[in-house]
Amino acid sequence: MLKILVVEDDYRLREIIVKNLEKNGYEIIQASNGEIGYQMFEENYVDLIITDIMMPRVDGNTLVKRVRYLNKDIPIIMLTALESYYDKEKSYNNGADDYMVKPVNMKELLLRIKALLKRYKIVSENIFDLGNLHMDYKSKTCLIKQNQITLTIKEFDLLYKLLSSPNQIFTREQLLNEIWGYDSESYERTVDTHIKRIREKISIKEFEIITVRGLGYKVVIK
Amino acid sequence: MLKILVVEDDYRLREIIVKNLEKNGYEIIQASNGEIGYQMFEENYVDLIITDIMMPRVDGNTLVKRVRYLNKDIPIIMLTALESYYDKEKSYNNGADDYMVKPVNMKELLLRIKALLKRYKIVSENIFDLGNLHMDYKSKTCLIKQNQITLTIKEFDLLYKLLSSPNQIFTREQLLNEIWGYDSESYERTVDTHIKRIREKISIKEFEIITVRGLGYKVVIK
DNA sequence: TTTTTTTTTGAAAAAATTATTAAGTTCATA
DNA sequence: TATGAACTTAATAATTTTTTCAAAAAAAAA
Repeated sequence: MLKILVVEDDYRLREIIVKNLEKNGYEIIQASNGEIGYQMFEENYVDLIITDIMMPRVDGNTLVKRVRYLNKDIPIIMLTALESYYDKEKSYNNGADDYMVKPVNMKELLLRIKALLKRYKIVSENIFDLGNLHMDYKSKTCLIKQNQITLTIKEFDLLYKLLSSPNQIFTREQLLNEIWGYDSESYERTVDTHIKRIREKISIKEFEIITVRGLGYKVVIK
Repeated sequence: MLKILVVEDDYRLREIIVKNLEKNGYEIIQASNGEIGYQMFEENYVDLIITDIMMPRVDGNTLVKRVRYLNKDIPIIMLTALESYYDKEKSYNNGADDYMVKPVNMKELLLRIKALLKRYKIVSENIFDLGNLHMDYKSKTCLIKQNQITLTIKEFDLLYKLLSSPNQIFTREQLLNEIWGYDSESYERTVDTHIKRIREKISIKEFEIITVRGLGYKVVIK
């Protein structure tokens, strides 16, 4: 479940936002000013932040600055009563991703959250869809045109990994580390064998596993 | 240099946008409706799209849909005269990343472009763009007019090296050192053979590999 | 123009890398 | 603990890339 931190001093507005987000399946933690907000941010894993700008003690811009200072690359949406160009500019420059003027339209907020999460590739479902191919990470299910393809766990993870960053070249070492584990001491050619099996089992028009000689493998979406 | 496609039927507005973006160091290609826009998108490597919604022939939403259908995950900003909730929702749902109401504030547009490019991590490092040629060092991909050109690693690295310092003359020895490695003991003529293969594979108007007799090779941008 | 030097080219050998096969090992589970 | 599926390893086959070489071509010098 995706966790959103809502930082807003106006209690009523915060309630509205929180309720709506919860209704839409997000887990919420909340704070009434930037100071508490930052504290909660530090103590919790958070997927996205929604914060007001003008707040007592620590304001929204400062909060954003602090978060970015930690090099945390998570989506941030700023809310404000002021529609001044100056504010907008300041927020974007600080590292905010989106900027919404109050009163907040909840439907729009939800859309923006979705868009941001998607952009940041924080997909809640761990589902990969591409044309006729459907992969569900949780249940390790792979369907092609609704037909179940039986992949072993290693095969599944390997393919899922490659697919989730198309075009990126993965070296055998990288794959061994990320799928077999960093402590794994497997033979590099093991990867080849698994690639071969995946290729045997899945041969569809949507993508292809390309061998990049001398480097590794990558998936290309066609 | 980052390339932006601007699709807008209002000639005057388009001019303003194009001029401003060019002044800010972007390379621009433009179209007056979604149909031409899509065509240009197909023929060029593009980093970001700015498109009007209401346009003759093919509108902005259709353009976005088509682009996303190709699974192209590039940032798209939509412009519109209407600030209707319906439009906004439709645009976001279609896969647009940002939405701006006319009249366009250029400063704001520039900020949004920056934010989106950053978000998409389209940072110009390790990417070489020159007209129809696009090279991505990380994925060792070489595209000409969106068509994949298959280069071997040595060919890729060699070309990338030459291109990244146009006009600079590289001696064979230098190239052997920098690409083959300082411990390499290869024959100097090996470089020639690779140059030959690159020339065979890539012959476009944008650049040329020039032989500098007695010295080595250099790339000249045309 | 002729000679010399250098580069280009094509082809083949050599080297490097990957794909495939098959056998062996591990591991969960009945 | 016997079984079968999953995984690993190792050897060999196949493929691709890289290198080398020498003849042809081109450019520069005499």
